[in-house]
Amino acid sequence: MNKQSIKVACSNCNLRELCMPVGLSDHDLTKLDELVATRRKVKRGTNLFNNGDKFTSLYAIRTGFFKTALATEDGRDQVTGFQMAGEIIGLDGIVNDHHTCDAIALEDAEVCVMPFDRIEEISREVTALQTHVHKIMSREIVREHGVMLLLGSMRAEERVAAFLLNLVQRLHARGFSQSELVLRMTREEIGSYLGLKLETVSRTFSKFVEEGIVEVKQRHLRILNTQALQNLVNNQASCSNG
Amino acid sequence: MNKQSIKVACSNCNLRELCMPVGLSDHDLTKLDELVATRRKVKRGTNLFNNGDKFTSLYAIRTGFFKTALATEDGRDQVTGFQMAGEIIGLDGIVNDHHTCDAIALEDAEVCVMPFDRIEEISREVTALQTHVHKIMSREIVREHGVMLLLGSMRAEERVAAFLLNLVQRLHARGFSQSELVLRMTREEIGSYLGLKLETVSRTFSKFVEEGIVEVKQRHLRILNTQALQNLVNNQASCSNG
DNA sequence: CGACACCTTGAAGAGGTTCAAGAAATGTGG
DNA sequence: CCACATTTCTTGAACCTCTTCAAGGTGTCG
Repeated sequence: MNKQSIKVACSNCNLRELCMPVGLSDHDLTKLDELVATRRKVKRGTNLFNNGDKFTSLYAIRTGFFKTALATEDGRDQVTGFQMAGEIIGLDGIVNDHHTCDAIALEDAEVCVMPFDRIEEISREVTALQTHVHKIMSREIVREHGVMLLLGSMRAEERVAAFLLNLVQRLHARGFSQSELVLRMTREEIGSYLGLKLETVSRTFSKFVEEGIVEVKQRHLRILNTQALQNLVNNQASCSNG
Repeated sequence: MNKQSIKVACSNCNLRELCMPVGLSDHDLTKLDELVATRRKVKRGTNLFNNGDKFTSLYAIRTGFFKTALATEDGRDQVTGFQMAGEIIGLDGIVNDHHTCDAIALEDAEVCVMPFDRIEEISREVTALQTHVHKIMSREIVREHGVMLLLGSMRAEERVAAFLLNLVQRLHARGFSQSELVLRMTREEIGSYLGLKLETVSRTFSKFVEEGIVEVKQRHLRILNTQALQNLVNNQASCSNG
């Protein structure tokens, strides 16, 4: 078990504005500090939770990078998302009291464990938290709508372009570069998420390199022409620069 | 405007067990009756809400059949779901206070309008409602995971089979036949939902008919071999009967 | 340094799309 | 209530995108 008990508090966490409501009174902040039971470290390659596990808590990612994936008995496999610092995982477990997907750390990670009964309890008292929880769930629904659009109507190049833009945008919101990123996942995992085979992902990267849109060195990727990617996603004629 | 003001109550609604928590005390039930502000009729082909509309309420479908769809400026279009009696729509609007998809009635419909601020208010007092709202949102997230699996990893026949089974299962839960159904949507709308072209949907139906798995007469559909559909979805060798 | 996982690239093939034409159903107005 | 316009559905043929299969290269970790 990769569990550690450390007394922690949201009130002095530098990620608070990413995963918690802002503008709280001191009084409410104090209550919020009862939210996180413990922190838990998750080694790269190990699971935070598994399909079938009893649902008890939501997890706020402090550091590291996760994927969530469905694996069916008949061998189908689908990555349903990639999650990074400040994002919440575990929402799938609420409806049936057990998880319906796996959450796997793609690099050494640490999460804040938030027992869900405690979330519900504090939500009843702190309106801002109640609203926040609703927004987090709604955001996930909207995100998945976007993935459905991608999977249902985009060609391979468009999917990869949308994927890269989304990733770099989220990283930028966390203070990283707008143009450089390190892919924490394999081509196969990208492919699974995008409904493509790993070879197609690889070929698409190569094509983007040929066209001068990105530089790729293994998992290190630099975007040279954001606008070109944007145009692909927006179904528009190419544009020399942006 | 297709709006009508009728004083209504959940406590004597025959759909209550579909859209509301069960096993409430009389006291809680009374509070719940403040949830639905009005009912609203939506004519076939008209929108309950549009992308960009201010978000105010969730809607519980009383009668009729809806689709939700994304339409992007560049002409992409994606049906994100089909909804029937007892199901809740509008969850996409919570996160940004405006809707991010269209909800369109595929047949004359009636919905219960539940102002979201009222939902949040009553949720703070009636724990069962709080839990219920969380479960509804989580259920939607899990449903979308399933759609991602479908769009990301299934072939056309498998998608259509999964679609039919899902539809008939939900209808059956509402007291309709396990084998007969009327499709309220066009082939194009089915295709959009499944990430296929309408011709592919039509061809797949024809193939199922040839194989004796279903009967199709326009939008009237009868499933003759549920097991065959199940086997397709489960990636298994065909089975003569079930 | 060797084993293993991951990535790239090529060639052939399959599944789904596109384009096109016609049939069937539905709705509308006279 | 019927004729006509419109929408929806089916089917065929050619095409294209992505997949499959295969081989070799690169990077990483014990």
